[in-house]
Amino acid sequence: MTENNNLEKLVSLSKEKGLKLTPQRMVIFRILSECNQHVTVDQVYQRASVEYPMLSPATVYRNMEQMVESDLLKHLDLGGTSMRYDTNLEEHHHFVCTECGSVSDVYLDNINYTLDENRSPLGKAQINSLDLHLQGICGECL
Amino acid sequence: MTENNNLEKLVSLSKEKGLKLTPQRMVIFRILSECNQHVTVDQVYQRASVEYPMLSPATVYRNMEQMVESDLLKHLDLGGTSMRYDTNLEEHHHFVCTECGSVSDVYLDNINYTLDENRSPLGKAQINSLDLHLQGICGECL
DNA sequence: AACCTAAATAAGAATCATTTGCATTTGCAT
DNA sequence: ATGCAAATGCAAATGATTCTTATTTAGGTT
Repeated sequence: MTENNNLEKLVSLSKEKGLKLTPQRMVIFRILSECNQHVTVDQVYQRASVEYPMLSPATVYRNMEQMVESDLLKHLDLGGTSMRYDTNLEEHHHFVCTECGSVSDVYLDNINYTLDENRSPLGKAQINSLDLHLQGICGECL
Repeated sequence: MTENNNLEKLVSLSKEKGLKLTPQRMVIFRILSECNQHVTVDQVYQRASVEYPMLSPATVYRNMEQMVESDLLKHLDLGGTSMRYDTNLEEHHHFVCTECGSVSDVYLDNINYTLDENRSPLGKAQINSLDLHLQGICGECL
């Protein structure tokens, strides 16, 4: 169901942007819809190359970057050594366990904060987005 | 004044941890106290190698990592291609301009948020720190 | 069904930040 | 002055990502 919707998304996007529905792209796309959020290119490549052995890593890199440009995927900076991608497009935040490195999504009902204006030289800057990055110890590790 | 304090910090730290006060380390340390926050290793290396031409980049990498371990410096993940380091050890947050990439420090008077518990699978995780990452357009760019 | 062309691919080389191994040097405690 | 652990320089290694290039292919057009 969700996967079909996603596939349609890919199909219509292909027409819009003149992209082609290659088997590689479809495998990558399907794997993304199956696996957890917060994946690296390499994780996707590992899985995809089982099904499509001649697949090249560069193809996975290119496709996933393209999907970011097409809003099928979001960059997710968790500070590790390689870029992560988030398939969850809803506005949300992250909690990272400092013990095991696991990542949990965090949804906020609301947030508000007041700046210390004197020490925060923002001037009349316009704030467009806010990312909350929580760290701590997850339930498992406690 | 601040620099002297810092130097003392380095000296006492050296004794504590059995580190040596090499000229390289002192140059790197002084440059860090002079230059802006949010520096990369390479920026420090560029400046330092003017004063100390035979300096090796590896030495700068090693020293700055050591300073992180000794709490003289903090890692700062701004999503760029290379690691940044923050010489500001106070609790604070960051605003990044999406136009020019400039980074401003943000101090909070207070912050509070409520989680959407149902959708945030934190269980009884223990939250130890919170990082706020603001994005937008800075005063200059507006 | 054959044809065209822009887009996509595989493979490997190139790049860039960072780390590591190792032989040599150097603080600094004795 | 001596010894030794710590530090350094250098060059090679690593790892993630990007780029180049020759070849293939999807999908619209005859």
